[in-house]
Amino acid sequence: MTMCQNCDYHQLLTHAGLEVTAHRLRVLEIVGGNTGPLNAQEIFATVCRATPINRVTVYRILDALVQHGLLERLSGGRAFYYGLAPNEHHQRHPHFFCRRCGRMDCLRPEAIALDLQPLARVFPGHIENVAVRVDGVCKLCMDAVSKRGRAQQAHNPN
Amino acid sequence: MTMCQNCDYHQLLTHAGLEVTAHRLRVLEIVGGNTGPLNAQEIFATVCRATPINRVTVYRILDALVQHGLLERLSGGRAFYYGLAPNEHHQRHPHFFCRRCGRMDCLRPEAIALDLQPLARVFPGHIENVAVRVDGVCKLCMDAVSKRGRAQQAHNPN
DNA sequence: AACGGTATGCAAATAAGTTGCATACGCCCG
DNA sequence: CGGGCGTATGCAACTTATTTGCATACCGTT
Ligand SMILES: [Mn+2]
Ligand SMILES: [Mn+2]
Ligand SMILES: [Zn+2]
Ligand SMILES: [Zn+2]
Repeated sequence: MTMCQNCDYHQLLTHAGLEVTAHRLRVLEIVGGNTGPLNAQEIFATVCRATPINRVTVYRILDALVQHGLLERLSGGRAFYYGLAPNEHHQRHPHFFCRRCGRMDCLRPEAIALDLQPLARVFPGHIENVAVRVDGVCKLCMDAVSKRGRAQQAHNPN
Repeated sequence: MTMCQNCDYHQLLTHAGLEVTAHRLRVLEIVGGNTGPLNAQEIFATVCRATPINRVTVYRILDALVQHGLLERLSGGRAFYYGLAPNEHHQRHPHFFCRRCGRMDCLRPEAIALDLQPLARVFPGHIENVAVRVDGVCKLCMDAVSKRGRAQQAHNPN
């Protein structure tokens, strides 16, 4: 559900005070057009399929977009994942991270109800973000595993 | 609140079917005795102060303890943090990660109420864990920043 | 004491992200 | 249009966190 028809990426960039470049537009389109958050490697590979780009440029673009509030940075496994930041069109929502394949999916906002009030009232520091991450094995991986299990069983029946 | 008087680490290891070694006991004591989760580097350094140990051994011990359910692995910044896994004495709870100093703190379990039912009912994959992580700047860092700010202001009053 | 299985150490490799510096590009001025 | 300025990009090298392969040491059992 990260996909967004309502976002004009060009306008998002200028409105954030960022120069509009082909690379930046491309990164925004890729992240915004995907059904779930992507990591830098995936974004790099996707841009590369059409236009050559340096890895470092991807990292720098992602940093800039996060800094300016266009993307949100999520942790999954040992890498960061990037999705469109919550805004008027996109409600903040939790994510699912598959430990097996490393894919990250967006969950519906109401999937996990969460009440921040008790914390916000007493916490002494400065709260910038609250993330809910569900870890496990996605359906695709589960199917793959059980299929492989059956194949092995048929081939080598103990 | 990770600290635990009720846990006999020696017994936890044997009960999990793991050989009891000095290194493993030490790692468990360090993690269990700290007020919040620690990353591999911090654990390594702490063990080292008393006994020489190889960095890789720390990683392998942490993996084993997580595999066998004695520790939980949390993501914070670009590293993993380790705390005692929830059990009969330790209720699962959210954590706070300070972006500035990298310290991770445990929050009270009721700090964030969260209802998993809606998700568990419809999610097609296998859910292994749900983590709530609050990011921001801890009180210590806030104080340090505002102190530095005042100092600069006094020295260079624009 | 010999044996088989873990645990540990050491070196090297990998994965993800960062930094320094040089060049290229976009945009404004005259 | 051409020069100048500031940001964006590329490239190489570096850092940090973690993993892997292989050899050795240790442990509990026979
Ligand atoms: Mn999302
Ligand atoms: Mn904790
Ligand atoms: Zn999967
Ligand atoms: Zn801090």
